[in-house]
Amino acid sequence: MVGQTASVNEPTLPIDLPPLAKVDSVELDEGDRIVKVLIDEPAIDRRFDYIVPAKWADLVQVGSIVRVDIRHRRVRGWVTAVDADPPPGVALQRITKVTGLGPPPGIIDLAEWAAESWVGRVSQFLRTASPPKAVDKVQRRSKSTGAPVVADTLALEALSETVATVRLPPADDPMPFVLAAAKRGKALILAPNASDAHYVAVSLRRAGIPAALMPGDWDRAAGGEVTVGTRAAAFAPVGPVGAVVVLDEHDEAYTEEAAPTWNARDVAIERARRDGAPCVLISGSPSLEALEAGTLLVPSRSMERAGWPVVDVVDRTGDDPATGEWCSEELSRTLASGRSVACVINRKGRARFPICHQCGHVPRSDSGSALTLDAEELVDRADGSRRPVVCERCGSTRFRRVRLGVSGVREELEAMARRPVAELTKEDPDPPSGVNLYVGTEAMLHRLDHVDVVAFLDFDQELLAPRFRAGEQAMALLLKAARLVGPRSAGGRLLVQTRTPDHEVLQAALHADPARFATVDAERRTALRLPPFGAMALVSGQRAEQFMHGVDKRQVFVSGPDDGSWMVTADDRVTLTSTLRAAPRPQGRLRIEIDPRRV
DNA sequence: CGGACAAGCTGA
DNA sequence: CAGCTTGTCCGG
Repeated sequence: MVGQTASVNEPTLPIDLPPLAKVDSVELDEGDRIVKVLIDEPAIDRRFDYIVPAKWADLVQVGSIVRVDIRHRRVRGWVTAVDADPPPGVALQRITKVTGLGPPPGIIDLAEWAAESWVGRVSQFLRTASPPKAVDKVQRRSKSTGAPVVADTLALEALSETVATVRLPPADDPMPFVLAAAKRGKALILAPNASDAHYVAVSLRRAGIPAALMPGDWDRAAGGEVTVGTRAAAFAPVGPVGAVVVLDEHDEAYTEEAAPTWNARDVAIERARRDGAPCVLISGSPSLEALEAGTLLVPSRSMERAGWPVVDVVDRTGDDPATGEWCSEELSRTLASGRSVACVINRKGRARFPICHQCGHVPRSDSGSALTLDAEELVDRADGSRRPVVCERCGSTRFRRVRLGVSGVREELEAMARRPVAELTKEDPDPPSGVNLYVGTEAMLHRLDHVDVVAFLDFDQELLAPRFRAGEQAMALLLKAARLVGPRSAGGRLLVQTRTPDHEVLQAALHADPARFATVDAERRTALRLPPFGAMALVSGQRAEQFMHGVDKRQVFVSGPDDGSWMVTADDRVTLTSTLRAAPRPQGRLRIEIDPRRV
């Protein structure tokens, strides 16, 4: 089986090996020990036995990172067992170096569980669990200088559950939950991004609680400090954990994009379970996975409402997207108010208009709106008038269609609001000070600290994208925006332009009641047996066909290939992953994506 | 029948 | 992964 020593070779084999390897390895000296080493080479993914020379015997323990030779190559590996039985008839070699400390035994077990759960290799998870730089000893800090008394009743209630799912409105501070968890000692706190993790670590330290911030403070986490970090910190060496808290549990950043596509929230739940510690999942709109995993705790209706901004759902039904008309009356009034506004455009936006291929000129009607390109003519949708496809500025006859784009909107916005507007996408430099109007893609929401209003110019693409997670992704976007603008009491406001004002996501935000969305989403996913009510995997890559050939189809349903990838579904995760693990895995490019995001 | 190249196997 | 073995196909 996986994880065990491979079948033994015939004793005749070593005769052909180079004499050097034989001379160096066969004899065990006094004090030498034999260990099993998992090679850090995903393609190998096996354990081999090596000799630890007596001089290093005290240094080496389960989890230690060592260097070993395999087939005349020097590679990294993790010790997964000490004092192993030497396999008969195999010439053992000595490890060449003890690099330092690595993941403790409990984390190696967890890595094995994760490798099973997401059909990956153990070594991939042990990489995640290992310190970024060699560590030769753990750091044990002084005890906390008196953790504050936690009075938050919801936090205390959450920690009395095995798994609690807390629906915490976006403007509420999650620190009471973090502090209550920290009080139990050896707590693990996960945040979706580095700046949130940093904020939590700093807040803990201000409260007199030493906190290790991963990945840099690996040695301090190993020493048992309260540990804070992003996705990878799910494998931090702290433990056995006293409590686990996952902040913004719904955030997609917890899912690794590269295969194995593991999810840190799921690892956190399993970790807490193994150590018998409470696990608290916090979100403004808990994922269906979290609702399945834990007991739901919600604040009072009035408290929840107070923690959301005012939401304006602006019905754009009847407006023609082809005219490039992107600004509603409501938005126009908001812009005129002088408050700081972030306008979010998604690049997938449907509003398209023609632009001269040569000079970039946008042909417009007398009323100022963009013309549309209809077969051989430019058409004014307002009065139906037509003109030939010729650029009035440069004479070119070639046009291309462009989407409602960040730059175009910025220009129009600037003219309309009569103040400077900053473009803020992932690549743009920080905006100059004094600017309080922004246009950008959703990446902008990660870059701003605060604005008064976030306006989504065309939210329908988010809502209506043909992906089963489109709704929860749209909800996540609204939550992020809600954070940015703050609670309604502080003037926080979201403005959402849409043609589907009755959509359950918008209704949930409007009423500050995420259950309105969750209930509908759960019904739909139950009916379609979508995660978490069924299990799904996407298999792709050059060797996918060969791999799929070897998959036992009795307990899973296979469809495809569709665009080079196969969809495998099953009633539950364990059936799915054990079936996929049982299939022979060909060497070469193969991606197995458990619980795919886009689909 | 043998040589060239691809695919498969294995590692302590 | 990378080196080595085994398998396959085709030209001489």
